[in-house]
Amino acid sequence: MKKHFNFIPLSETFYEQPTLDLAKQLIGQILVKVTDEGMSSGIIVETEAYLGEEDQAAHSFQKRRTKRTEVMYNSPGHVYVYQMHTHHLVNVVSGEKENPQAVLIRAVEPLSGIDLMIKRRPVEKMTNLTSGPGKLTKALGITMEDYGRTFFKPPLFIAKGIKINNVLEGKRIGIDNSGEARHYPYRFWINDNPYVSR
DNA sequence: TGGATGATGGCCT
DNA sequence: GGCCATCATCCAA
Repeated sequence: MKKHFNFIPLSETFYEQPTLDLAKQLIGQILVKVTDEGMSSGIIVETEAYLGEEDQAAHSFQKRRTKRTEVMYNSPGHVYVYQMHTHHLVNVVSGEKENPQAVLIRAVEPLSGIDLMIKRRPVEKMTNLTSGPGKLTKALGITMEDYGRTFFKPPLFIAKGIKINNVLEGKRIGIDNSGEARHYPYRFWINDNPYVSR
């Protein structure tokens, strides 16, 4: 008997908070994707905040408003997906309209639809299934099709999860060419969770 | 129009 | 630790 989950999407107002707070509050919530193949989901265990025009590591640094970053200028709760090398990465748009901030979802812990996730991304070890920003999008089936949507309802949404107390913070990963910004403590993760990317 | 550039991941030594 | 696949995007010219 499969465990049944009744996911309740977080409301629009949840996203109306400062980006660093949002990045922290997203830890423990549930990322859900529905496709023709079925539903799959995971608990968010690692995020990173990107603070827009003032943050050299952000794609929207210094009003870099382009086709790719356009959705970052939209209201909070929109979906920002982009391709990195051979992978897709998913962000939650934050900051009020015209303030291009975002939270990158770096890792999730598989929760439901795990068979489907493994089918999309065959792995030997479970801990390798969704322990990275490019891994989780492939496992959950998140693609450029999701660009510009919102996280308020299916097919892609974030549902109310569990309260996490032991959230740690530290430097972001993979942004060594971003000057001083590479030292900012804008990364959040659950202490000792095996699905955190590193 | 073309060269440089990645918010990565997998494989190698 | 290092190498590189592979491609959308960006920007100089």
